[in-house]
Amino acid sequence: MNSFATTKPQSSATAGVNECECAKPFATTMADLLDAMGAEQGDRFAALQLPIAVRRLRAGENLAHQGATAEALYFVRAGTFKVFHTDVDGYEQVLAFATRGEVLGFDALCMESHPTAIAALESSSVFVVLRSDLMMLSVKMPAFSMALQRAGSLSLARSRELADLMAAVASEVRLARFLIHISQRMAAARLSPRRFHLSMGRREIASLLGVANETVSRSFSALALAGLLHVADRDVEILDMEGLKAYARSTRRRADESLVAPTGGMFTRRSTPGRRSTAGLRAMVS
Amino acid sequence: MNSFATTKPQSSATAGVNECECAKPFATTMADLLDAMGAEQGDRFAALQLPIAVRRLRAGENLAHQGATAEALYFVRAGTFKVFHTDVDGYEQVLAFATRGEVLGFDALCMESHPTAIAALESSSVFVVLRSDLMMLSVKMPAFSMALQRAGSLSLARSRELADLMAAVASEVRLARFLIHISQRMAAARLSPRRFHLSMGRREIASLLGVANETVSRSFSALALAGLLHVADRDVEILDMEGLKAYARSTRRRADESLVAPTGGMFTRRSTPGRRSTAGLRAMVS
DNA sequence: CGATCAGTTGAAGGGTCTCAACGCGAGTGG
DNA sequence: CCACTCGCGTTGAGACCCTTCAACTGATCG
Repeated sequence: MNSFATTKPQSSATAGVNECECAKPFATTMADLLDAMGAEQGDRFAALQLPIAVRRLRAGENLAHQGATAEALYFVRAGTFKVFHTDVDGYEQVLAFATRGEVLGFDALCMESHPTAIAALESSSVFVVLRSDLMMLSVKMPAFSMALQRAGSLSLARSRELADLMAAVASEVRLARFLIHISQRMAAARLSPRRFHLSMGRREIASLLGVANETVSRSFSALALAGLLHVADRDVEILDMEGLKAYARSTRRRADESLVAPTGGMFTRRSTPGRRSTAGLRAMVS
Repeated sequence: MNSFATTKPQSSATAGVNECECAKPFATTMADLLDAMGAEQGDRFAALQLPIAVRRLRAGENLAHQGATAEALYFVRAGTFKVFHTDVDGYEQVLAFATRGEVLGFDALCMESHPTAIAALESSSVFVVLRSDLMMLSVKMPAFSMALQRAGSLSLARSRELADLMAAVASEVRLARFLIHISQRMAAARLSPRRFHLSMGRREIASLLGVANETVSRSFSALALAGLLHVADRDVEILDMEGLKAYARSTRRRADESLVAPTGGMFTRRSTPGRRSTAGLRAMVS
């Protein structure tokens, strides 16, 4: 009930089309494309006789298992998913959280089996495109092919943003960056970027950020103590967005190398070492 | 001269075709596809009149600048590239190293400008495909479309392997995993997986692994002291591959959650906390 | 109502960051 | 030709942040 993703206003297909008016004038996500095309009836797109089904999942349900043969590609229609990788030791490494418009299982296209597992974090639904239909769809529908390319590209760009998350040294900075990412996704989905409900647990956030789950708790408390956030379990309210962004900008000690020579040369160095404010948040609150 | 990547035996196109016999029976990389098709003459594929050019870069030269308008897609033909992101503070975060067969600039497909910069680490060459030609190529050549999808998929899979690298707590484990990745790439390229030359510096490795460059040096020394490696600047020889792999398997403290219920249920937990050997390499050498 | 689990907080220990110094090789200009 | 500079790589020492173990609270559920 309090989760944003389950209350997303995209119930009927006709309403979905009208919502796309001012979002991205040049780009359409695959979910929008399929939602607009299919007045889906009985989990089947009969309108254009496309071999695209809709599958609904409950919270905790797995969409794909790690190592399972990859038979289909999925596009998130509603809800939130986590992409993760389970080690031989049993440690679960979360690689990404996916929301509407993103493709799932794209990393399995270049191999036979899923390198990563996918699970729903809440009640969700996806479009299912069989791999065996992929070539036919690409040939018959250039728009599908382009949308698929863009979805894959977005997935890669998101994955690289993740590296930026984990690149920060301080755990509080990682969490701040993570929350800003969430906030920006919320804004893109026409939802409040200041107040939202996290559909994932502390442990999953910790895994994504590459820290211990206790550290995530402490970082939440620290950000709240600094007056940047208001945290109540999984409900987060950003009180000082500018302050949060400023804090998220803290980086590792600057590498001595920064600029590349304008033409053809080797790297040039600059000598200012720079130091990061190791005091961090504790300076803001005292 | 001592660099492997510049001595890769893929000089003529006809030889390149024969080399693909036993590698991947079902999949062809874009670089192989283009190399096999084009008896490239004058940096242009005149054979099939494809609008695909070849561009050569020297070490340190930039293929794309961060924030520049994305006009083309690139496929690595030879050499090594680094994909990186420069922070506002000037800190340079390395996101990936790319070798033959990988696509560059794929993450820019879903937007207008390059989110990441790309630079050559050594003398390299790429195939250049203009974005304006992408639709035409996809329609006229289904093989191109499929190869592009696979290249993007591979890029995403690699990016997620990176998250596995940075997920390890101990810096020595991160380096061990990194070296194993390099080794596996070498094997895929038909080169010695035990002895190779790193085309990137310590600082770039450190940035990729998310640690300080001094720590990378120390980790190299530690792995060498343990008898797993022999290191001479950028030349690495793996002495004990099994030992290295075993060591790379060390993970963060196991999350209590490990297995998902086979059907539809929530997560099940197991109570064995498990502890990682905090002694690490120091136990192996003493 | 006992059990289990998510989340929080505390305390101790260790690993990594940072600053610093050194050797070394390459490129440059005297 | 060689001193000089610059950057890379290595190693040492101290401070600090995070990990780990532990205990507690509150919520959910059978």
